[in-house]
Amino acid sequence: MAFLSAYDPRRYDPIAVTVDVVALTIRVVESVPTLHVLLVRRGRRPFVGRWALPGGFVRPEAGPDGARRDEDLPEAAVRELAEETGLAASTDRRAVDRRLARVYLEQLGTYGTPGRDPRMRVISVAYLAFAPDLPDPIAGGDAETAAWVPVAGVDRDHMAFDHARILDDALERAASKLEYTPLATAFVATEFTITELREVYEAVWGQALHAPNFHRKVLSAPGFVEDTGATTARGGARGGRRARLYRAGTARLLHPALLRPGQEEAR
Amino acid sequence: MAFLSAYDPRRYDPIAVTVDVVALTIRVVESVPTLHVLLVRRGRRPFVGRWALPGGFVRPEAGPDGARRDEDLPEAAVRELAEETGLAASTDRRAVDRRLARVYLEQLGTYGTPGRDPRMRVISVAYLAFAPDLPDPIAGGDAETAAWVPVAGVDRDHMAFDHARILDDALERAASKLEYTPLATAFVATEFTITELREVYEAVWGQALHAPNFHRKVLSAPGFVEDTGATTARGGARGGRRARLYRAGTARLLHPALLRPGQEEAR
DNA sequence: AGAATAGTGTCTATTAGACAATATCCT
DNA sequence: AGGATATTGTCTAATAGACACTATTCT
Repeated sequence: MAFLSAYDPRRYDPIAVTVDVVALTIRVVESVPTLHVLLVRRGRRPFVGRWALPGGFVRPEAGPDGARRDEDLPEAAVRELAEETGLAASTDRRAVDRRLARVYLEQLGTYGTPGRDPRMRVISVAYLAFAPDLPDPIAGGDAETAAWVPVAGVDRDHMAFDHARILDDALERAASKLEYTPLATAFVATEFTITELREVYEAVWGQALHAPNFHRKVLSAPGFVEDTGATTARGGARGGRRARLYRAGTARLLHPALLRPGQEEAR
Repeated sequence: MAFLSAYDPRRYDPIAVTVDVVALTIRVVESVPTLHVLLVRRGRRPFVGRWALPGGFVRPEAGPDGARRDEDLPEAAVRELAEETGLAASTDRRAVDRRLARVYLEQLGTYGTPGRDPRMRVISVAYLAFAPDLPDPIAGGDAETAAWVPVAGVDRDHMAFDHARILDDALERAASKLEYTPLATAFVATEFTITELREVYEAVWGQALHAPNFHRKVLSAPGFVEDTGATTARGGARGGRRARLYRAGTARLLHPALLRPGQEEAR
């Protein structure tokens, strides 16, 4: 940090720091499990009426003792997610924590190209979140609407700021994460079937997978899933065997990995 | 960005934004190719005398017309690298570009935990750089020293700020990048031998590799390397065949990947 | 019964890793 | 000549992908 002392940011126009969240979940649409992203429709300028990622400024906060207590970045991301989903009133920390406890959060990247916000210099730290099926969001107090939107139906050409690019980066990261980590389990309930897990992969990768081979690969990766001993209460609605129930294992990485098919000729 | 309009950062203490760079290169120490990182010894408080990553504030800059012209983040990273390495005077853009043209740069992550800088709230965007053998750095104008330091010899317990953690994250990212991308070529000259490439892998992964199999794997990954048709002028100093020379191919990803050995029992 | 879903067997092509052997080039 | 380095051959185990088949449960 060569100039940490020589440079005083207070003498310049400040750089604003925001946190944006790409929250992904799987919802069933017409019997098809489909990848959705949480978006808000902006109620203010700029980009009024456009879809945007939920997010907002990182700000100093007053702690219980009234002293300044800055937010950590992941903390700010969870707060934005909680506020926009309406999962809890922002004052009710306990409820927020309970409902969002199972949400997986990781940093995606930071976007700071000058001009990405027409008003001022803004640096956005983007986070990627994987969530099990959450309720429909309740519109925040800022007169926007919020909704889970199927990613295939997102009109990227009309998104606010550079959020279309952030979304694309997030989708690629998510697809890649499923290859090397057991994070697909973050999209399903605590107990799940191998078929449900496969539907997560199919929704995120956007392609059908060979069910028998998928089954075997999941079971052969140590620590991916643990057998609960139980099965589903019923078979499929139109018949079919009951499925065994699993819970997430303890592995952080998959060995061997579950690679996307048809990635041969990578440019 | 829910509160983009409701919140005016000018009313609060500003958040400072810095860029830090983890620049890695391979240098031969006692005949052993060894991974080095560029570090600066701090000449100012806080952390006087401690090793730190090169970096500095992202700042508004006056363009040729005198108007404000903000730096993009990667641009700031290259500037810091150029200033600290003494590869070019900071004002001479052309010279910077020429010497650093072959440096690969990617964003590593953003570190913003409150308290990581004792003076004020600082958000640091860290970049990872892979460089071919660069000259010894020339101490910057800020009375620090700068040097390429073997990563194995870095005293992590006495680094400034949270730079030890950033360095660890960078090393893990670098090791992982070599598995899935052809970026090892960023560490060597434009023409190189398979052995030199293997030495990059061995230095970054910290373990010896099986030379014959490595050779075949590199050649079997489409687009990793291109044969130049030429060979080295001489064999090894103590005898040995001349090696064929290759240049970097056009692939962005390696298929199949070159995986680190002995990663089986990942926690 | 018949359809639907879950799960297992098996075969082939590809890849990973080990070891052996060959090809060149230095002193 | 003899050691050193680069490159190719060959064999075995593991993995990926395809297809066939069995097991179970629904209407």
